[in-house]
Amino acid sequence: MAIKGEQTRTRLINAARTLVEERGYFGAGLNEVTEAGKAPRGSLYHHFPRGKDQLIAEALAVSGQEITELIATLSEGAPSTGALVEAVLDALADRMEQAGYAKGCPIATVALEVAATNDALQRICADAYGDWQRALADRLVADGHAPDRAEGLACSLLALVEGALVLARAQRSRIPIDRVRESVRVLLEV
Amino acid sequence: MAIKGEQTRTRLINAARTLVEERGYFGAGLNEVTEAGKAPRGSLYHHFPRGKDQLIAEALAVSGQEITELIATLSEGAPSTGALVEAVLDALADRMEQAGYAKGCPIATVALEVAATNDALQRICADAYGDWQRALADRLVADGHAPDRAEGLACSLLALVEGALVLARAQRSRIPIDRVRESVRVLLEV
DNA sequence: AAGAATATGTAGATCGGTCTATTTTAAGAG
DNA sequence: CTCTTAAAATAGACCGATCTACATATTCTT
Repeated sequence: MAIKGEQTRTRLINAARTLVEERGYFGAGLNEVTEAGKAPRGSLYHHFPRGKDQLIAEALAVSGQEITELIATLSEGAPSTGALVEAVLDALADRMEQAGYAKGCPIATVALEVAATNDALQRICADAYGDWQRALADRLVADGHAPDRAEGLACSLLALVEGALVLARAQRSRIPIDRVRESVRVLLEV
Repeated sequence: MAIKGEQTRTRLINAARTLVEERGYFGAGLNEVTEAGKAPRGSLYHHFPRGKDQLIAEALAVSGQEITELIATLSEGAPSTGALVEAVLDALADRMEQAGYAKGCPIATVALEVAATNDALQRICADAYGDWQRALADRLVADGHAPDRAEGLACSLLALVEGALVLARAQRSRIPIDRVRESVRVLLEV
C-alpha cells in the first residue's frame, strides 16, 4: 500500500520542517528527525535515498509553498496590499509566539547557513523568496501600483517582513513585528 | 608574556567569527576553528575554558561591536539618517559580494539557530541588535525626529537592513539590497 | 509470491570536551 | 645581569557521544 508509505514520508518531512526551522540545517540531526517522525533510519533512506540534503530540500519546498499559500489566502480577505502584509505579519508573529520563538521564517536560517556552500539548497531558498516576492508584486499591481515599481516595492516589503522576524526571534519579543507593522503603511501610502 | 597568548586568543576569535558568520553556530566546528586559527585544541580550552559557547559568545560580541562602530563611523560622514542607512547597506553589500556571499549579518544566523534553545547566546544577539537600534534611534533624534517615534522607526530601518541581507545572501545577489536602499528614503521622508 | 516499507545494526567520520606532557614566558632572588 | 622557578601557553593524543550513511533482514500489502 502506498498510503502507509506516504504517511511515513510525510511524517519525516514534517519532523524535518519543525527541527530545521528551529535550529537550522546543521542543527537538525537525522536521529532527531527520525525520532520525531516516528520512523527508523531505514525508512528515511528508503524514502529519501539521497539522504539529508534531499529530505531538507523537500522540507524547505513544502514550507515555502505553505507561506505562498498563506499569502494567497490572506490576500483574499485583505482590502489592500498593506493590509495583506500586516495580516501576514500578524499570522507569523502569532505562530512565533505560540512556538516559544522556535519558529519564524521557515527558510531564513537554512538560507543563511548554506548561502555560500550548498548550491542545491541555496537555489530552493532563493526560489521560495522569489515566489513570495512575486505574490506580493502581483497584489501590488492588482492594487494599481505601477508594474515597473511593483517588484522593487515587493522586495522591500519582503525584506521588512524577514527583518522583523529575525529581530523578533533574536529578542524573543513580538515588539519588532508590531513596530514594522506600522511602517508598512508608510511605505505603501506614498 | 601575555602578548603571545592574546594573539592566539584573537586568532581563535577571528576564526570563529568568520566560520560562524558563514555557517552558523552548529555549522562551525571547533576542529575547523582551531585549524583556521592556527592553534591546537589545548590553547582553545586554555583561553576559553567554558568551551564552544564561550568562544562563540565572545566572537559574536566582537562582531556586534564592530557593526556598532561601523554605524558610528559612517554616521559622521552622513548628512542624514537616510544617508547613514544607505551607507551601511552599501558597506555590507560590498562586504557580502567580496566574500562570495559567505558574509552578511554576523549575528543573524546564530540568532535564528539559538533563539529558543540557548539563553546565553540569545541574549548576546539581542543585545547586539539593541545596540544597533539605539545607534540609529540616536541619530534620528539628532536629525530632529520626534523621540517617541525614533525607536519604532529605528526598529523598522534595522529590520529593513536585516531583511535585505537575508534576501541578498539567499539569492546570491545584491539586488535586494539596492532595492531596499531606495525604500529607505521613502520611510524617512514622511 | 513480489515488491514496498519497516526495522535494526553498524561503519567511519567528526563532534565537543578532557587529559597529560612539553615548551615558552615572566618574575623574583642572588 | 644571570639563574631559578612557577605560571602561562602550546601541543596533540584521546574519550564517549553523535553524525550521516549504508547493509541486511524482516514485516506488511496487494
